[in-house]
Amino acid sequence: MRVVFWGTPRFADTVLSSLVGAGRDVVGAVTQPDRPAGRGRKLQPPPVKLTAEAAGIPVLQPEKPRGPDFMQQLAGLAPDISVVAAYGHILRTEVLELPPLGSFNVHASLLPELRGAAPINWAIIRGYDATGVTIMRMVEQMDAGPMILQAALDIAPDMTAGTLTERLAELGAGAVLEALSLIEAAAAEETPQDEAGATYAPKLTADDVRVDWTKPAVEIERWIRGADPVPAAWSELDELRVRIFAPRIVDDSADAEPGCVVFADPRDGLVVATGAGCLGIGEVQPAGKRRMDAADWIRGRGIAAGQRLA
RNA sequence: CGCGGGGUGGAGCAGUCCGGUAGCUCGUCAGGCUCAUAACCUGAAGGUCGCAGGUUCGAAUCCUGCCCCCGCAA
Repeated sequence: MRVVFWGTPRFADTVLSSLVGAGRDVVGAVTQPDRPAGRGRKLQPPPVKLTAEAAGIPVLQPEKPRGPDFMQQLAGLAPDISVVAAYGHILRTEVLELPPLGSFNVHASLLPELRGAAPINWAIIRGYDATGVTIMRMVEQMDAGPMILQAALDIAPDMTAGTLTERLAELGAGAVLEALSLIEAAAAEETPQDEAGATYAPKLTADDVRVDWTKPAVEIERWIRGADPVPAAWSELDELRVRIFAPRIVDDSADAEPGCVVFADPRDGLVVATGAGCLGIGEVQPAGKRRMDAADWIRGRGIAAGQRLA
């Protein structure tokens, strides 16, 4: 079975590596073009490209996955099936249906919940106890196709989007292999999604994750974990941005304005007042600095009670 | 040539504008106090001040070039 793989970031890379490791016949990898990432506008190849090249797999990097030239290249790979994992572009029906067996997506949620670009982040932010991955046949409407199989995973109370992504990528990689076997054996059952139960997980931007200290500590704690490491929850102290990580809910209910530092001590930690309850902050990353323990920040910058994050 | 912050003993920082033999809060090690301690007291070790040139009697500090880290933006 000739497989064309579509994907871009690390999550996709894990899936591709698994396909290669399992000896699947990956005849091509489609990924986003190298982008000017980082500061100096340097071109950065996507993770999938590096893995594909290392495995001797032909790489396609179309600006847009359509048009006669691209369709011809794709057809030239003579794929039986497409496997898509976080590619980053909507695929047209003609692209999805080019391989005889069709196109399948690994999505990081238990569909129909959390359709969209950021299912992992939102699963944490919304306080889900569990999430998972779904393998489904792709249709024109995003993340709405019939499902072949799902695998669930508990969300531990200390998980961040980063650690959850790693786990789901591994889970997804295994699920893809299983799904391919089923499809190959013509034993895959396709179950339609319950449209009424669909929820959405839109792309998360930095603007979305500025900490709103008037929210309850319980909610802020989830926002911070759900945004760690990308796009990273942040706040401002004296006009300077500070990213915030490693939150913990503190029982104290100090009557201070939301955002005020209740106390800051290298030993006892950094605690900030919220709309309901207090929130401990374990790690921070001030603009221009690297991520550090809150205790180091307190020592070096002299953070003290009474200062206010906004 | 996208904008900007930063590289100072193990950590986080001050000192740089107004050159003159390195400091703060911790950590580490040793000793002391204590029923005990992450607490307290005393002492010690530990730094080519990112790299390379230049100016100067003298450079962490001024000039030039380079390397690395990071925030914004994409």
